Amino acid sequence: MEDDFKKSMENAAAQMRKGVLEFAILLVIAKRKIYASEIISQLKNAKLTVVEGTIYPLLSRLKNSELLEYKWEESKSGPPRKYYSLTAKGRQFLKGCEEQWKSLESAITNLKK
Amino acid sequence: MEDDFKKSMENAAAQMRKGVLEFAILLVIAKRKIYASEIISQLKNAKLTVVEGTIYPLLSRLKNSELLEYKWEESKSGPPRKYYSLTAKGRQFLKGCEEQWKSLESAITNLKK
DNA sequence: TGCCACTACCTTGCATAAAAAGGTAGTAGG
DNA sequence: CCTACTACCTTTTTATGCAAGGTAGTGGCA
Repeated sequence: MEDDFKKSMENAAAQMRKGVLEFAILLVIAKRKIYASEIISQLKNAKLTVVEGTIYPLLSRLKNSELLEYKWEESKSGPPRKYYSLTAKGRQFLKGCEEQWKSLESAITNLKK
Repeated sequence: MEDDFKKSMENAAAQMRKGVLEFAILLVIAKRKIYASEIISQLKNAKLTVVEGTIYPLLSRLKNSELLEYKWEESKSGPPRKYYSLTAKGRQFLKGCEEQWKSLESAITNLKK
């Protein structure tokens, strides 16, 4: 059935997105301090949909690994926000991710030949 | 500990590789009919390590989804081999993957700005 | 002829991690 | 004061990659 195909396709796409999720989040945080809900909407704009149940545990993991740190800040409207930023270790980690990414890109390019 | 960092890094790299595994396998098969052990060594050459426990179930899944088909062939030395190739559906699927991949590449590029 | 090494297949069980769903709490506005 | 909204977080389910272990056919060689 036609429908199976779409499902597999969507699955493969999701698979790829997962792979770079952590990398993408670090990239976003690297630009400026930012809080979870904002990360979600930025990634959605970039066509990388993430949901809350995914991002909160992930941010916690990154924080526990000391790649991220956060600071509570009041909001003018609504509850306070946890603003995340990269630690020194986090910046180093991000560099490593960029290399991995490059190497992945060239691996795929080579496989096409 | 320094060691944690390496572990996280290796993990992130593995994560990325996973994301494109299916895609990479399809790319390899697209070039010519090929059997599992050979796929493993080709991917290893391309710096995308995969192990048997990963690839056999994956190939089965792809075959069940009718993206792949196989044909047994005798070998001059050793046991017979299952040579995989893409079905028409598989070729279409691969096209979809290539688009996904392009879109992922541009998403990451955009996030860097 | 009997045994060992090799290649190629495949399965089972465990660990990780994403996603769906549901839950808490503070604030603003009517 | 109560409803809507934002932002946080947790629990449960499901998928899947990987380590480990297992089968079987072939060829070499002692």
